[in-house]
Amino acid sequence: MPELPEVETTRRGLAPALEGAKIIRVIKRRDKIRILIPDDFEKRIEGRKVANIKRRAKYLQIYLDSDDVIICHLGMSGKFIVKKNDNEPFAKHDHIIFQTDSDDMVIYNDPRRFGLMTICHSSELEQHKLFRDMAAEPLGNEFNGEYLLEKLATRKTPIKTCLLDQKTVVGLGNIYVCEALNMTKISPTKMANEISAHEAEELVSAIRNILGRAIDAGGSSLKDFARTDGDLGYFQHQFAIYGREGEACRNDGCGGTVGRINQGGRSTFYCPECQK
DNA sequence: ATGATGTCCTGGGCGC
DNA sequence: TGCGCCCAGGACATCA
Repeated sequence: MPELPEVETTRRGLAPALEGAKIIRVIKRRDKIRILIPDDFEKRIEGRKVANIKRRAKYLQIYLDSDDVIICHLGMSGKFIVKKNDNEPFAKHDHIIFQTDSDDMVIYNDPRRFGLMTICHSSELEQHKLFRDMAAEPLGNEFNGEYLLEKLATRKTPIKTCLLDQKTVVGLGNIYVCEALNMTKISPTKMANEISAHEAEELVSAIRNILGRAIDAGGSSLKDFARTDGDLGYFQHQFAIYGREGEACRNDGCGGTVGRINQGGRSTFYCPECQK
């Protein structure tokens, strides 16, 4: 379940194979992942050089020298594999393949097909419907206590649900929201509009801290991205609360037991003892 | 307008 | 062992 750190790690892993390379061939093995891949997708990419790769929220943006931008979301189970062309048959769920002039194969593999791949002109990117309503980047300067507090002030929904909303802040998924709430000892069921200015500041710090550490951890695994089949493991991070139902809460001196509730059809892991 | 719910999809884990 | 059931979840669509 790629959240911001995994997407950022993927961006850094793809850069050496793609930036500056010419994409000589695009193979589309199905017309649709989560949404339709445009009919002219291959035509707009083949023969173009990759200028650079950026990330916005959980999206990758691959800029081409034609000023077109490939937009990619990994969904739940999407990943990129980089390897030299070995003429092996494609694996199950290899949906889209980019072949470069250095004979690299950059393969998008996504078993659950919750991912997305499309293309648009760079001049239309900001107003693209995927991006236009997005909130600030959690690691950018715009995101601070004041910003978050203002976003939360009008929301009559649990803070857990609100932090998952990409209109509040982008890049967070179920795991990192649970972690941030546990770190700040805030109950996931507390209403967003009841979060104090102090709590908002604490949340911002926690979110920056946990995302930063996860990106660092991903960076240390980058060598694996280029090695062997280039498959990047997403689940190497150590989480304090996520998936630890029944275990002791790891917050200092807490002594509580990790519980699990359902919010909006998603599991929330939290400590009923210290998260108030 | 906002919040709540449904939807897409497959693999893995579990119970019987 | 094998079958069927349920769960995981990002973000959009749709409904109230």
